[in-house]
Amino acid sequence: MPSDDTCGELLVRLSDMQAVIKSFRQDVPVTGSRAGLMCLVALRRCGELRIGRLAELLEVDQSVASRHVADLEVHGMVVRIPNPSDGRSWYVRLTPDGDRAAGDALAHIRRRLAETLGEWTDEEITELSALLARLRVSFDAHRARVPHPSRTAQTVKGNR
Amino acid sequence: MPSDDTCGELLVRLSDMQAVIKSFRQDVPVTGSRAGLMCLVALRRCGELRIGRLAELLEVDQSVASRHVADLEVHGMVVRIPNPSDGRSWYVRLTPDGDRAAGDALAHIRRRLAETLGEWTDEEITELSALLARLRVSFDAHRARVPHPSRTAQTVKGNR
DNA sequence: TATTGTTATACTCTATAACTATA
DNA sequence: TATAGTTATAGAGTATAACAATA
Repeated sequence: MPSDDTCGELLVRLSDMQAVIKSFRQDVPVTGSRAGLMCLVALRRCGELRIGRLAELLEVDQSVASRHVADLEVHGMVVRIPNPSDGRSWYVRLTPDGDRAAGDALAHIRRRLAETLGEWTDEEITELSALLARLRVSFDAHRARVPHPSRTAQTVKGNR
Repeated sequence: MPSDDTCGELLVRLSDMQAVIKSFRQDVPVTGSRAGLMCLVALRRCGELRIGRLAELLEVDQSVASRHVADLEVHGMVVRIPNPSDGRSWYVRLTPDGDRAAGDALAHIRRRLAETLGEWTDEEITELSALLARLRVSFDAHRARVPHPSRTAQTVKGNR
């Protein structure tokens, strides 16, 4: 297990990233809602997704994802495809309009990121990406072992 | 300037971090408001701060920071110290209670982070921290050159 | 009974704009 | 005139709980 000091230092850096990411997000010109745009970006990255899975990826409640998807559907950004093997669930898929909106937003951030990283080499950026990817893997693995309280409230019912 | 592909990959990883950080944040047990706690954490890290500087660090509007500080003051977590060299501004400082609340929250996240990073060496974590610190520096430097639109609307007045 | 998704409601966080007071 | 901060208001985003439909 790594030392407290080492983890404390990373914690400081992650809290910095919170502000950095927030700034990048708010820099994106948006037509609909920002939260909806985040859904589109997730769909572009992962392909068609169920509502529940989309909510997991975005770390929001299912009801929130449901609302955003409903809104995006009204605006022609996504379509719902019935799941042939489970009548309760749907697959959400980008329309060409939705794909374009997500692509534009990503291109915009990527451009600003490239400007920000003007002094970096590709190798350095790739190394940072690799470490962040590994952090994500460790995070998922740890949560699979010790699930987040808010997500397990239902499962714990059997305890009484 | 780094390549589009390299930056695109980092963008994906940063969007993952958004979810990871959100999960860590929401895992913290909170007595007051979460946003208030973020103010306390910033104050613990930076020492006493003016409202405006606090707002910058948190990437929120000054009015937002003002509200949170007012709330924290009511709950005895911070005190305002008049700025002897400028009657318009105040310094915000943690009380012992506020310091304890911030310390507890940080310790809680640090503990979970240490669990998450159980397989990492201290060297690997330190390397990630260093790259993130450098990203933060590049971000600040770039913004100093090309300020964020929402923060410059006032300054641009002279253009007409 | 458990799970997937929806809806209604209320709460948190936020930005905007108008304001006060100091510089 | 410009800046630091406050307040009122409205909007975005969210979780919670109750619900319907399917497994």
